[in-house]
Amino acid sequence: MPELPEVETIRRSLDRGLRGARIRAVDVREPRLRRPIDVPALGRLVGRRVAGVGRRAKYLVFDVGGGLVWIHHLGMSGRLLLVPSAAERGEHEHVRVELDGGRALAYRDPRRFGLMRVGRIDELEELRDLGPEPLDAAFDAAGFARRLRATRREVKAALLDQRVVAGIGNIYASEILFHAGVRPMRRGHRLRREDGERIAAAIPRVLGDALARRGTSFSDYFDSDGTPGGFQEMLAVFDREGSPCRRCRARIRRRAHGGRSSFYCPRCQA
DNA sequence: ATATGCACCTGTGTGC
DNA sequence: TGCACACAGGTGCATA
Repeated sequence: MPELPEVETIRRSLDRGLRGARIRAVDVREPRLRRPIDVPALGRLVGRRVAGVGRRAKYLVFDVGGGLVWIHHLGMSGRLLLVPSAAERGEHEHVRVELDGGRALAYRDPRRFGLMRVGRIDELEELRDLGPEPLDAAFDAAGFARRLRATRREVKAALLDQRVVAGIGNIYASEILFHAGVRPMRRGHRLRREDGERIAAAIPRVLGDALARRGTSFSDYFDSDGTPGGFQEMLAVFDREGSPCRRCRARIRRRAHGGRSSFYCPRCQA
């Protein structure tokens, strides 16, 4: 479900809501995620305080002090909601983290593609090979463009590769390529210098715009206090097959590839 | 290095 | 109405 703008929106509200909270208990009802939850390891959280909530790529990183973190990836369908402890368990609520003050963090994930893991931050291999953060001031656009033009892969595949750049998923990959005027199936090594530069420039612009609107909500993404995002109204191509391009009125095309869909405008994107 | 297929799951929408 | 199928915001592995 969530890509960088959605995860960052969730991070901000969780950081506000959880900072300083003490973890009273961790109740795992269903450990069988795609990678099973190590229940005893989660027990290390009990009694600690949340010092802050950070983010790396699409991972939320809960700092619980003493060098220990808890990382949480929401996969396709995961949600984290702050609820009163007394609230009934929702459907597909696999974990509930009980906090002081009568509150709890509920993790719901129908498809169970998410990941929840506790460890020292430098021991977590999930975070090891991730590429640069595109919304960091230090994002090296020129370096990224160089790297993009050095691969023979399709640019869409490269944008989705978290080792190349962190946080982009299927929606924003299509949107970024529309704004850069490049078709998703173009090969990196065949891009002109300007193409690479336009893609590199579009990445922080599109992700930043989406973040400013608190992400994209279709049916089931909401942040931790239940607010939907607003970027779906701004989507130029994603999920708009057959609809007129907002810029030139040509019909938006869809192309399935490796089980995923790309959307593009045949006239605006070369 | 890259591509492809599949696996992990449930829910929803579509067409018959 | 039921049924079959396609598809969904993500990742990881096995095999070429």
